[in-house]
Amino acid sequence: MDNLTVAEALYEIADLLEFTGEDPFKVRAYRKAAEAVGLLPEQVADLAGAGRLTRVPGIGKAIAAKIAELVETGRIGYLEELRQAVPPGVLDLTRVPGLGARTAMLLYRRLGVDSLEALELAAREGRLRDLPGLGPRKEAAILEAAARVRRRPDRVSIGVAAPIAEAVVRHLRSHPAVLRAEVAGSVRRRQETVADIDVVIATRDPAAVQAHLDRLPPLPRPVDPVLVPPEAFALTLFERTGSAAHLAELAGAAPPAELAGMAPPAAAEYVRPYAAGAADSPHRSAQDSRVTEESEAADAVVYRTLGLPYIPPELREGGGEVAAARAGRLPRLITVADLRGDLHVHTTASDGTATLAEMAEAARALGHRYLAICDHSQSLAIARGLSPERLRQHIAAIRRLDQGEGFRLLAGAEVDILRDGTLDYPDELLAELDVVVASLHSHLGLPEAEQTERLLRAIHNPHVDIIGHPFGRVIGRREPAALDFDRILEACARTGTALEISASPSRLDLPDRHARLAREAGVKLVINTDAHSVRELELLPYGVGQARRGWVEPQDVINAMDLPELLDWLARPKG
DNA sequence: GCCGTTTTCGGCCCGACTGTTTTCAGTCG
Repeated sequence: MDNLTVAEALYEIADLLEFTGEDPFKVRAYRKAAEAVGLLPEQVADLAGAGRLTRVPGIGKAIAAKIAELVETGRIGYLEELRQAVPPGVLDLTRVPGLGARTAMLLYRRLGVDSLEALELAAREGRLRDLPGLGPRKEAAILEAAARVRRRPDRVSIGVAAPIAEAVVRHLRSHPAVLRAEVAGSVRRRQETVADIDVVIATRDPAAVQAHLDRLPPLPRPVDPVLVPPEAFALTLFERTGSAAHLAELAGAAPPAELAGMAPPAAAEYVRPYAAGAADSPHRSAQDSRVTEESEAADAVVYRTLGLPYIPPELREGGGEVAAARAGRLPRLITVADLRGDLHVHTTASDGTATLAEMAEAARALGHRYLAICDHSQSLAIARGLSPERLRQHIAAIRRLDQGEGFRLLAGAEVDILRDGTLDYPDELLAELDVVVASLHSHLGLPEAEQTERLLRAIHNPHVDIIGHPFGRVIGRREPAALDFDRILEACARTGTALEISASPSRLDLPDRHARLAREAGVKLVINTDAHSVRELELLPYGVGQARRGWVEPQDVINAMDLPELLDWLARPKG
């Protein structure tokens, strides 16, 4: 029994306990235990066998007993009881914003509501308003939100889909009958959310590969595999990568006969054996990565056939990329290898899970040349935001630790933008910092005029270097703040303030469209992880994907600068 | 449910917002 299975069972108990109205701290205890199991370097089954489970912080007697039960019998009685008490449809109800676990259970117990459809019906018939704590307005809000959720296509973040896609492709490549396997579709284009996972497979033995596919464990996402003979691989990968708009743009630009009559090139051109791990080497220079990017793309030959330069998947959205390719004006897209550091991470000083020293060491091990520690400011109490005194101590600790050769620790803060647009620390304290990231965390529902003025005020603060996750959106959960983005860009360009592209897959904020507008307006960008743990430092590629979709080049991005250049930029006088 | 202890209970990150109240509960982040 692997740790992930155990962690999932504990997470499920926590989720279900929320519905049965248990003490929130008990729920949290299960979540923490699940998290601890997930991060455990050794096998939890071994610990259970040795009776050493309770030595793991977060696991006490009760949870240890449940883990032992799971390891021995493959089930947890307590979990199965909980499942009986809370039908799956009731869990679904909380996808409706504004409707939490308590209300979901109330609806189930009093009205028998056990699905989104039943919820909508009950709301439409006016049966919600008479329940305690609800009323006509809440009923109307739920009806509207439920309809919206039901209409919303079932999509997941690229952060969920991409690792699954890569695992599926790895699984496929382990089979001798698979000559090539590549991810296609929206995952390959690095769209921020995806509905399903397209995979293209070259094989001479489709039956054997299909049998291999059938042995995949159940996946949280539908996988859509296409099996083709090797000579059709390139064209199929190209077509399945899309997007539809890109293919249409190409069809409009290329003589149709040329596309239709494209001869299947010799199989030898596409079927290249995989050099194990060659594509994943972390020690590749930026120059190399741009060269290999094209040579590794099986569908590059399609563009060659059309007489076009290679168009990277992230650009294939029908946003003028074909015209740009014909004019020789495709951007030299930024790559992960271009990035020199991360300018927005948290530590245990506020709401991170790793210490300052651990984050610094992990960043250095990743090959970063610099790392800016930006913990939360005082107003964000939930995240243990730092008071001015604590921030001064934190700065001192950062300075003490900043000793290493070839690696710089920068003292920063993620400072809350208050409701009126002023910042959460006084200017003289901000002046002591190397990097100031200013972010919206509250009052995200202000009207556009007010929200825009608020952000403009922060941008004009002479100490602010970066606006963190500018729209404050959380994909699929929280709508972006209403902003007049043209005015934001104008102010950023004038003051030399950078906009962040948060690499956190739940944010990816700026969105691709806005990143492109920013770059066209000459506004600097920065790709940060906003990491709250060592593991999250590795999320940069998601931000890079988003930046590439925004046509972003290395010179647009301040953390693609070497340290001396970055320090110069940070020291710039703000206009 | 876990943890730590000035041990066997009491705290565990907390404030804003909303719609429902008539002093608060639920939700969210």
